[in-house]
Amino acid sequence: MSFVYEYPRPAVTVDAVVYGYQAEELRVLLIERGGPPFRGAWALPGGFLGENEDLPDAVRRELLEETGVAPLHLEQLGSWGTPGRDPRGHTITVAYTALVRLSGHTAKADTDAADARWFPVDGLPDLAFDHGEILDAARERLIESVRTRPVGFDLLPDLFSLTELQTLVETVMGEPLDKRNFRKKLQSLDMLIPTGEYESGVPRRAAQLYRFDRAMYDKLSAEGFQFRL
Amino acid sequence: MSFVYEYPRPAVTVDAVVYGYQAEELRVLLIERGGPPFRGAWALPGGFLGENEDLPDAVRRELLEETGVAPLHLEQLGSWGTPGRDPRGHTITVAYTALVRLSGHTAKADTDAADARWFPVDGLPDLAFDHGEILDAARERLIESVRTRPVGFDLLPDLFSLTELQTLVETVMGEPLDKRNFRKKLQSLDMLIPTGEYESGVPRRAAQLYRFDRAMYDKLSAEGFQFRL
DNA sequence: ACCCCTTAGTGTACCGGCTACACTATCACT
DNA sequence: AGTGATAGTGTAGCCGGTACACTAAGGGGT
Repeated sequence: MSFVYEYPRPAVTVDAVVYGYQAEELRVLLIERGGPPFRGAWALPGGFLGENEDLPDAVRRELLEETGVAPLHLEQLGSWGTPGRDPRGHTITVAYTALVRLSGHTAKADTDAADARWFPVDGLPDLAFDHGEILDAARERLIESVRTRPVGFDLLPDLFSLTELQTLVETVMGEPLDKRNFRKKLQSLDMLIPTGEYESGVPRRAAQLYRFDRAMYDKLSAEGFQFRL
Repeated sequence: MSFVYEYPRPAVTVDAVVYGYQAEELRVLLIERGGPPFRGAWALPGGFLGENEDLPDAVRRELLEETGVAPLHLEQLGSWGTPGRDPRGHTITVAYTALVRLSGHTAKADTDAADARWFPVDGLPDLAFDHGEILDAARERLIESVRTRPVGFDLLPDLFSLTELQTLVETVMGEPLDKRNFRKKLQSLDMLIPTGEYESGVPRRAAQLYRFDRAMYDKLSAEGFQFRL
């Protein structure tokens, strides 16, 4: 079967930068390419957009096919289309970012991908296409997001300690924060629910576990409140 | 001539949201469509991406062809690709925004466009395709930009008074600012050069004219300084 | 049982930037 | 000379951000 058009058409692909957080490290989901071009190289999960397929649907489909991961929220990052970025011919890619809770999201390779793995952001291999550039943009966006929106909660388990949250934010921003000020700030935001539960089995004083009050955040947001760490 | 592909390919277009500022009003450049679909309706300038053409090049080309406008800087806004947004078939558009100084940029209709005009943002007609949605996104982006980057200077003439600048910022943000605080803030930023020249021919005390010190801004930016109004 | 190690959890004082606010100076025009 | 309109200027209070150090609690080892 073939498709005929009056004018030449560039191809359209989607790619996903999926972040996870584990063992105090920020990680990115990559696949090892199972076919040409760049066979054997690591790349962002992604693939060709289907006919009459919506962009976010295509991202979810490719992610599921290639890695088994199904993120809740997608955010569009941008589009890349410089001629030459894909040796197969002129290709425009629309990139998305997502955050997932790593517990329960063990990546497994599937169709089209020889392997899928979570790489620490500080130890990334060279990437196929211009995916390195896309990752740089995603990293910048993530840093901006972590200070202006409560994104940490999408990366952490449902229940978490304040120290875990602070360590995550520090990891993403790349700079240390003052413990008391961080806690004071979060308490003043009124978006964390203390559960009365505590860590267990830790060789030290156990930390109380909190839950993110998304309803409260949505309410405050609607009233014009601007989150900022 | 025709082009054959093994798989179906959505079409790719580019669109531009170009802002100008005149007579204390923020304006957007629109074209009247000269052909189907939506013939006679107003739309964002834009068109199909050429083979092996880079995205920004395509935007500039279409802008020039349709309106005669040639902006200095383009910023990518995002991509829209929901099936059904274009009655001709599945089409992905990559939208860009730009700011121009309106003095000397009289829009004139050209190829493909029956007419091209600057519309005040508060009196926009209904737009073709999903261009209304794209404009909403552009407006949000502009508001964010005006407080975090010195964008006002791209919309104003080379020489401007502090009152002109303040009025522009107020217009974009949609809220009034305190005169003394605004001036104090800008002076502390150290990015405005007083020229010693003054308005002429105004029926009131003449205001001093300033010039934006882009070199200083670039220098401060590089040192990690964050502009904020 | 006691000690030790590790991390949880807590308050205050200073500083700087943001806000609110009103009057005099200057110019064109009549 | 008078009028109308806008340029241009300083200060005091408030709030939020920052810097900073000790006690509390629990597990593990001796």
